Amino acid sequence: MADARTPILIGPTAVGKTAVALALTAHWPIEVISADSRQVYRGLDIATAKPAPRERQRLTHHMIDRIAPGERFSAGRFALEAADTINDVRARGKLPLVVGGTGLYVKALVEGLFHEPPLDRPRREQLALFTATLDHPTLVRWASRLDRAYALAGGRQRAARAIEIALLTGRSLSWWQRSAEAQGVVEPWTVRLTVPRPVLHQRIRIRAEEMVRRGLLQEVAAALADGAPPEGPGMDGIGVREAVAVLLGRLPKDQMVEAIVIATRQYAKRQETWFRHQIRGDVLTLDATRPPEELAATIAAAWEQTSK
RNA sequence: GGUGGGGUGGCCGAGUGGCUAAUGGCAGCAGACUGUAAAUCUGCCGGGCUUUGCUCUACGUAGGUUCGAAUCCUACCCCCACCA
Repeated sequence: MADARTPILIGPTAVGKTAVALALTAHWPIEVISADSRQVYRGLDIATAKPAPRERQRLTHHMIDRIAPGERFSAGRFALEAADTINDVRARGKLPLVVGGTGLYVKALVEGLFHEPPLDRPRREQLALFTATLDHPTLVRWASRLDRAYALAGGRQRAARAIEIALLTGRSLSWWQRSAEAQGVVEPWTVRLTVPRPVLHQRIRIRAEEMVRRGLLQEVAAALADGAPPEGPGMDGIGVREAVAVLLGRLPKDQMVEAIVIATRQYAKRQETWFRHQIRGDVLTLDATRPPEELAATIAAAWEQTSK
């Protein structure tokens, strides 16, 4: 228990991370720190495939249901709050297990982002409104002009971010990245779950169909009736936006499942790419076709083996 | 049975004699990404190879015209619409 390492469980949607986490309770006194950019939002439980109440009763999950739909969240905020939570859990003598599909959140926690200076809220929003009107090449041109060392990577969102940082702080994004480097807050011990692509696709289909059966449309309709902005942060998750489109009459209802399946597949693929390339250090990769109990046993054994 | 329209790469869909392995889109695959990340972008995408090039097979099927055809002609098969 004196182990300073924090186990981290990553993998694409629908590989079965939750099941493995639950199975790990047989080996470790864990509490889960969810690194999931959609599950931090309250409501939309079905759409974001949150662990069921029963499962949450068996295994405490943190960083879920933290903010209201429409509110803005960020990787930086996640890292800060997750770090606090991890310390808390440890202080109570439990082992924090980071479980997540949001690669950037895990990275923020493990490697740290740069220390962002305070940004003037209104000016930032104004600027965001402006950059939203620019096309991708224009954004990149601006970003490169404002940041000589701007790496031609990422998309328009990253370019907009570079512009925002430069204009609001007077320093370029790459300057901040160089000069305000942050340290990670945990010592990671990473397990990556993966599954052959055809199996993943099958699991995704099953999950999407079940989601609809369990009342996705009603759930999203209720959220909208509750005042959640149909386009705002938290409402742009896969499943939610398709349901919104159906409710608004923009998507035939009988095409919803297929649309969700495809979007989920594409997302899962991006996650796999991220996990394959963006995780530094050792990663224990396991084929999650095996049953969760077996995987949990393997993970616990590997942890023991590497513990000293 | 008649008349008209149509059959193009995994799917949708342009193309109507050479510049076409065939515009686009979708799906798929690979990749990038330090504060919106379930986001935002990039590349590849008929097969094979010694892969900035070469080669084989391709536009319903079989023939034909032509130096040259997905594109023109003939026959046949199938689909759709309307008429009987």
